[in-house]
Amino acid sequence: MGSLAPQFASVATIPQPVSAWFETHSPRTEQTALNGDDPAEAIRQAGQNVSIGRDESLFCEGDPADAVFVVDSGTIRLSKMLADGRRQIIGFHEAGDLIGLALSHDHSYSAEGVTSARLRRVSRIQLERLVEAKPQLRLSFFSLAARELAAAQRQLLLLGRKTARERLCSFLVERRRDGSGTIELPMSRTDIADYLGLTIETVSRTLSQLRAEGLIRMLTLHSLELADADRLGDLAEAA
Amino acid sequence: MGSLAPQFASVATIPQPVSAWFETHSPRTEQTALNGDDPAEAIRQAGQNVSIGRDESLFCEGDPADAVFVVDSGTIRLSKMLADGRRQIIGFHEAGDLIGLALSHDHSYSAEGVTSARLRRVSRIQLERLVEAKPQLRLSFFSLAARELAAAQRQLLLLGRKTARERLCSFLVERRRDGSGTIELPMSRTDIADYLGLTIETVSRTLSQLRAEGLIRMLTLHSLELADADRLGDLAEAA
DNA sequence: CGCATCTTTGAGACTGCTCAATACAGGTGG
DNA sequence: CCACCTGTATTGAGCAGTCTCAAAGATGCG
Repeated sequence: MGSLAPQFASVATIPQPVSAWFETHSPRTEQTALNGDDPAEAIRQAGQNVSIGRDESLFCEGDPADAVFVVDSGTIRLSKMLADGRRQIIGFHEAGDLIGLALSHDHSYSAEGVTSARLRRVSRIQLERLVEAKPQLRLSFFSLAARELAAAQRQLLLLGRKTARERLCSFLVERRRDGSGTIELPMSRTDIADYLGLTIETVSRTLSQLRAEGLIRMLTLHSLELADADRLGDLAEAA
Repeated sequence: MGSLAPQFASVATIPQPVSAWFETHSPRTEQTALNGDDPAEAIRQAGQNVSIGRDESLFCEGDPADAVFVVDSGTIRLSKMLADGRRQIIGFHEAGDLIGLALSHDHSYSAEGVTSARLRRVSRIQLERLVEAKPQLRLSFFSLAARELAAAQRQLLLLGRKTARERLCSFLVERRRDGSGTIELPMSRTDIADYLGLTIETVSRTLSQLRAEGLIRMLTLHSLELADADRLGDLAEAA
């Protein structure tokens, strides 16, 4: 029983404490993270290469969900649209992230390349075989869905209750991958706006304001540096 | 007209096609839905009774997630708060819905009674035993998480991109449980506002406006009738 | 019946949006 | 290598939808 759980840390880039559900007391160890139970890794190994270009579509809302993908390189955006063209981006997925693991027969969102990207594709039939061979993958998939659900719920709080300034700060903090203060923003301002429920102008103005206050430094259009990460973190969560 | 009678309305109140993941071609049969694999039903049977009153807390954001619950009667709200008190309601859960199935060690949201409510409680340890006895429950839990994820993503579109009017229409359509046009709203206007990312005044004004236009009829403060459900559905999704 | 609470309605303010013009960047061809 | 050209980003001015603050009207409970 004491066997430690988190064999799944690399399943998604969301940097959260990972624990196998109901193994309540398992501490997290980095070493166990890369074994064969990692569903994204298993799919990556079994999959076929797929390449898509910038702004090219991987699949659309309503298409039959007959395969899943793991991102190898590049950035993919998932989005939903209203009839008149208003768009909400659900998330950005990058190397190691899994896309398209849906319950229903059709995709409930579209997937497009923010940059050109390479992915690995596994059909649902192959996926079924994989799961039969490694039943423990089922738990991993639940774990994956639960983590994405928690992320979506954090985004509900952001979209429902945070100001433009708080949304930008939250976004920058969320995108901090490594310990350094350098942030890559491969997506356009329009993509950022559609992710944060704002307009492109408000995104631009707010970034300029944060820059003027010395909280961030723009390196290029698509990368910046957090000058005061702590204060930015405070601004992300409070008034 | 096939037998609509959703006998498995108890799995979750979200009225969506249910399908086992990767069983791509499995037709939906009403019969298979009520067997022992229904996770909510399994937990309901194994659980202990819990009662909470109106506005009473079941658990709080940050509390150790050491049990799951199934709602027997009443309505529960799940919510997240910012430091200064701004609140976002994640969802309303009613009879048959499962609450608290979390990956992490701590709950990422609070749960409180909208009305007084009865629930069944199962500890994580009991839950683990249940799953060992019925491994097929694992798939059901994934299916449940996936459905909640899809619902959360629809709400992201609502909060990020819809107008107040569209949000109210979406909410009313979403709450239509049966075929009839009668809608129960057990929650306060404040709860509705915190679910839709609006203020109580905007909720009230918008409902008055829909009433003035003859789209809805107020029966009491907490129940109303859809006078033109089709048009309301259109307003929910378009400009 | 009276009081506390919730809801509705009104008036004015403010955040973020729309429309418009300018600046910048990155790729292309001379 | 640089000038050009197109798409993207920034900045500005005015506007609109939603919020805030305030008061009056319902509702329901003791």
